[in-house]
Amino acid sequence: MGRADTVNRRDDHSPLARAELPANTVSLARYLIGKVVVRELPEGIASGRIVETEAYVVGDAAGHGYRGMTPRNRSLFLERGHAYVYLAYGISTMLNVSSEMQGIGTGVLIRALEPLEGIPIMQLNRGIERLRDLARGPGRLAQALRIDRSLDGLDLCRQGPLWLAGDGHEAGEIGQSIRIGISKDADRLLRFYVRKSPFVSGPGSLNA
DNA sequence: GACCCGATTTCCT
DNA sequence: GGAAATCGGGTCA
Repeated sequence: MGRADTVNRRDDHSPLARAELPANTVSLARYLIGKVVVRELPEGIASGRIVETEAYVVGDAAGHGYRGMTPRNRSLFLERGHAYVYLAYGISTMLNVSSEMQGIGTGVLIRALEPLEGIPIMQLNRGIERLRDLARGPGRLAQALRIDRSLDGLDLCRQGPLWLAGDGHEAGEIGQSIRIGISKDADRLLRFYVRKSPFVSGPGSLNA
């Protein structure tokens, strides 16, 4: 297989149109697999293909929007396609995409990326070289793309500091499993991942 | 205003 | 494989 540090020749960074995003959280989590997260930094563009997501749905006790809107989670209640960024464990920043319609506190957690462009930038941000570890895991992903709370609430369907794009690349076979690291509503199969991808965090064959 | 705990990562045994 | 690190938001007094 080819080295993954080859330059991505596609330069189409057109944002996904909001109208093409499924208006349903689980469908959106599935839909985002294979799409591209694009980050614009002073040093240039850094991007990666989404290989793992988790859905946090309506009535989901594990979801941050479960108990209603608060100052922290208000972005989850935006119309689908907006960023919800928060800090977990005081250490790890998480990137989510709001789903459903305005007023519904649901979203999709982006858990892992396959690095595409700006790999040297990501290596510097992470302080490591190894490609596979650059964005394997939600906290690592955010660190690699230098995502912080200042991006909370951003419209990801518009070009800016951070947005979602598609390059027409087909995602590989998609697996489904329970979500990682949660205790409430833990039995639901709301995690999606590319089966053969080495860039997926956690068990890549944890299906049911 | 104190206390609890989490959608994780990293290092140590 | 296991536990510590770390901090802001939510809950309750």
